[in-house]
Formats: sequence, structure tokens, C-alpha cells
Amino acid sequence: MGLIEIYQTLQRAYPFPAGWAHGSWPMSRKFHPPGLEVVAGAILTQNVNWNNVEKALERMIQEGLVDVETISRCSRTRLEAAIRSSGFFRQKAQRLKTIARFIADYPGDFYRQVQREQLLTIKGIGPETADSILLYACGQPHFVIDAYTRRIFERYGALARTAGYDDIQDTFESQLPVEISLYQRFHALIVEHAKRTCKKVPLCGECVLREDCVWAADHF
DNA sequence: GGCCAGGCACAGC
DNA sequence: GCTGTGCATGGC
Repeated sequence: MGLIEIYQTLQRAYPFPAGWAHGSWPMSRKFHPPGLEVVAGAILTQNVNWNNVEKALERMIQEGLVDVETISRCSRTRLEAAIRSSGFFRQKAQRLKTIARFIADYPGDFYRQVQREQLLTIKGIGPETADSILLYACGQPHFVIDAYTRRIFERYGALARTAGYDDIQDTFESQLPVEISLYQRFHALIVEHAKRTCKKVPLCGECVLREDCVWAADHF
């Protein structure tokens, strides 16, 4: 199975990935602007289960921490308390404040103009966080490589298991049409598939990718 | 009670 | 350059 075929198979299996309406990032739309919720979620989800992140986002909304001025100016302890459930709350609070300040001071429209290299200069923003922001908040075609995607790649890719982020990303981007909605949906589908298989719901023989599933070793 | 979850920065080689 | 380690909570 090539990448496109995997995409099509997942698309047929999960027409509406839970929480990812039309393949877009899960959002309450209670941040201002809505894209800021993607930025916050991308930071809060670093090395942590999304369940923990949802609670943190809800508390940020309750606290009114939904715009860059408030986030960058509130006390660090207040922000830390709000996002405690997302783990690593001290460094994540600092990272949120840093990116909020960056957005507030951005000369121009951050959500339309920010470049990947600019994001990567910000402490706390690595390649995956940057690409999540660019793809889902800014609508720029950067394929997001996360832990789930790596497993897919390791099974199908020709590169060594030690391939770096950029190598894996190049492989996906060179095999797929450069299309924002495709990138968005594909990543959503990979996450959806990961959440549905094996660990919580042992589908095994029912897995839509059958023996090609990245979790095949667990299935069969 | 141990292990894992949609990373990242930084120190030490 | 590459590898190991700290960061911290919640669910199973």
C-alpha cells in the first residue's frame, strides 16, 4: 500500500474522525481568534495525551485566558494553575506566554504570514509544534510528523529507522499532492486510527488496513 | 503501582 | 552530530 492508498482506506473507514470536523483541528472556537486555540493545543499536547489537554483548554476558557494579550500578561502562576492537567505545566506556561507575546508583537497578520523558520526560533516550538500551527492555524501545507506518523513511516518508508523529522516529512510531502485539506485530513485520520486500534479497542482482524496496519505486530 | 501519552531543550560526549 | 535526561499529570 502506498501513502495515497492508506489515506483512501482510512478515509473510507473514518469519514468523520471524532472531534476533527472535516479533518480540521479539534476546536471549541472560544479563543480569539479561533486559530489561537490551535497554537495553545499544539503546545499543550507536547508529549501528553489529548485528554489532559482538553481539560487544560477548558480551564483556560473558564479563566478567560483566550487571547494573546491576556495570556502574555497574566501571572505565571495563574496560567500554570489553569493548564496543570496537561503535565509539564511550568515549562508549557512559559512557552504559551512566549508564543502569545510573539503573536501580539508580530508585524503583520501572524495567521497569514508567519514562516516556519520564524516559529522554530521560538523556545518551546519544535518542528512538530510549528507544523501543527502552520497546517491547522495558518493553512500552510506542511505535513505534520508525530509519533503515530513515524510508526506509519517506519513500516512503509525506505529510510532508516533513524531518519530525522525533516527526512520523514520530505518523504510524505514528495509522495502526496500539495493540498492543504489532504494534509489536514490525513494527519487527522492517522490519529483517529491510532486511537481506535489495539490498545483500547482490539479490532485485530477487523482493522481497516489489515496486515498493512502499522500496529500489525500487535494485531496478528 | 508501573507504564504510557500527538515534544522539546539542553548537557555531555 | 548524536544520545540521554528532565519536565509532570491523568488514565488504564
